Amino acid sequence: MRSNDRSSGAAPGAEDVAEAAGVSPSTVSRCFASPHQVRPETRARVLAAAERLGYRPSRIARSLAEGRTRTLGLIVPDIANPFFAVIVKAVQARARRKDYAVFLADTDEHPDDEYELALTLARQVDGLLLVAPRMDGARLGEVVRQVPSVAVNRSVSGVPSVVAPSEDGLRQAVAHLHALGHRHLALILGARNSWSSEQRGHAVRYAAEQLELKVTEFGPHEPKFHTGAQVADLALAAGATAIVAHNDLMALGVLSRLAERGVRVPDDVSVVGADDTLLATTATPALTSVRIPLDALGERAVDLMLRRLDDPSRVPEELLLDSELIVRRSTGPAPRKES
Amino acid sequence: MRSNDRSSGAAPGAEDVAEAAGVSPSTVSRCFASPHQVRPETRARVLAAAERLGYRPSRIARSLAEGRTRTLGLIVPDIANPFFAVIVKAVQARARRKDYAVFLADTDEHPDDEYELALTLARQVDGLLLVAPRMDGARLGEVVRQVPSVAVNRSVSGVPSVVAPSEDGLRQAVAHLHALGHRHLALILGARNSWSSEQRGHAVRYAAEQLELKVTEFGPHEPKFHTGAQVADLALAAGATAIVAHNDLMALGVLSRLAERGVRVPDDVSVVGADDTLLATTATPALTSVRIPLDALGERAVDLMLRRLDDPSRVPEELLLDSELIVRRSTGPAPRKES
DNA sequence: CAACATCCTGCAAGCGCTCGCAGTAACCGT
DNA sequence: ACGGTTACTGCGAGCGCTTGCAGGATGTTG
Repeated sequence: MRSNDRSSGAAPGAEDVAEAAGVSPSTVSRCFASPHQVRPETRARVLAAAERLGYRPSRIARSLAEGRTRTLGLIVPDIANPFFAVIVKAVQARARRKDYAVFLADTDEHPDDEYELALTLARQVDGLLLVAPRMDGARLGEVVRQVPSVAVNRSVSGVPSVVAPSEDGLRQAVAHLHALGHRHLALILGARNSWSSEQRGHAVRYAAEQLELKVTEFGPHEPKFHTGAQVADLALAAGATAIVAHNDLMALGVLSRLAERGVRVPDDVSVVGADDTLLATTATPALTSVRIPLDALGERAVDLMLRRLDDPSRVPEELLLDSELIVRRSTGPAPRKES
Repeated sequence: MRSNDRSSGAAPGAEDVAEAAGVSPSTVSRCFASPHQVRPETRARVLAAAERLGYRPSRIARSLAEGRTRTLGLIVPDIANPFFAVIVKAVQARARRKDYAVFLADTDEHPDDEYELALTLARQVDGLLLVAPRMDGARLGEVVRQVPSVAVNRSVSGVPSVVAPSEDGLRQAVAHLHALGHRHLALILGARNSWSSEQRGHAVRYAAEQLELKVTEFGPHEPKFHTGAQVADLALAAGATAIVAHNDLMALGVLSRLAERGVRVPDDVSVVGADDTLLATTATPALTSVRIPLDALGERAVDLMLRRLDDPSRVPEELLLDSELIVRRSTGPAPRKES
């Protein structure tokens, strides 16, 4: 059955190439693994044969033998969320460039699945990229102990991570609104246990305090479109002239509700989003938003991981990326006092 | 160095479990692979030991031995595109439920990378899911010959595929506009070589013809936000009262430009998108759009693949999913003739 | 109670590649 | 011309699991 029947449909093995090139399988292997160890002419012969047969070394077998998979695991709460999608894309691109494949796992925001997936993937990848992990510290610790990991957008002591604190951007946003004459802003918080929501809340509160701006808080809320819409009315009732949302999606909810009520943006109310996703740029009016360097987040995470892999002794570092405010059409001068 | 030092950090192997449970490695293996072949009490003992040691079988080794990887390759043009993101999510979820992992590859819309990636992945997955493949027929054929494949959203003869022709939905859209009194609509086409763009063009043209609607076409265009915006002016100038865009993103571009010019939607002009992505639901005004069952696309693709895998003799089938119009706020009665 | 079917379990041979070790040939210096 | 290098290449032992085959223990039947 199986053997050197070249013509068959079965994928050729190193052995077939070896035979075709008149060398041993080891040499074929070396031609791919460490080309410099093989005499140029031999190598040429082997490569030619490989090419002719359409040979591609089996990564599976190689992984088993080498003890490393050249694969990264990527665990994400929700790929359909543009925020994460961009990170995934960046990770994927970077990894590929470094000749790493990526296993993608979407947890659908379930911390349990997250944990389970992490453990499952642990054995079959060289490293795990945990994007905005929801699982608790204990479990996270356990995962980290089993497999080299890098956390993205969540800072955990002892775990290398790359984080964009969006603090700068939010400060800029508050300053921007202040400069436009706004004196009372509404802040819409994100999910209850979200690390980033807390960070953002702090940042806005602090910045507002510095400028003696009044801020009314709403939430925590699931960061959904409809919750944004819902809060819009409350914010208006509270008398805020500017609304800063936890993320773009919520900001769009606000925009939508305001339009429905005939409230003009930015004439009557200004709205600021966060993350600067596709949603922000395609909104009407285009959304002023705090840009997080999402692609950089992904890339740096991969880099960090790779560096870590070939020098495990390296101390866990935490990379901070900074954010910036992107001003678009949804923010403008505060309306004149009516009274 | 390496051996049965249980306490060490190294992941435990089947051998360790075997020893702990007082059986042979084969038995341990069987406990996971074919549980019924092992006496219940023995199995319990083994599973307990495995649990205690935190043993997880190595998928790599298993793959090598079994000759199958329990992994699906998923090749996508652009994960950051919400359209594809949803498909990816569905595929991922479905695959996981069936105990398959998924390798994700983003080609960034490059047909060459697509081909290369497909060939590379071919060796390390059981099957390949090609989402909206851009590569030409010849190469596609070659890929298909090397590895079981399923095409998503592109119909290719001889290749099993699952496609949502969006024909129904577009017909509904045209009928909807017609019923609202529109008699002249603008059609914005997608990318030049896009299979789906052609399909959609045909569908709209045909439906319009049936209803004796005048249609002015624009494009083909890269399906981007700004091209949508650009075309908005042209469509207006042409006298269309309704605009059907190739996808939601372009429709949003239209919306944006119209708002900028003070043209009211839907009072002055109606706009219809396609794909019914997140963008459509979060737009202001919410976008009437043709819904494609994206998640079903992904799920069915996986199902098709798996069925194919355990019965390779099965003839390539093409699954057609149907689409429907989702009416939202961006479409309304045609404005009265001004003349 | 012998003869045989039935269940479990262990043995050992791979799966396709990597890599340490050893053998061979070509090359150098003196 | 000979010992010592150096540069390649082949050998063979795994990597951790699966699985056909065979042996031992039990159970069944006449």
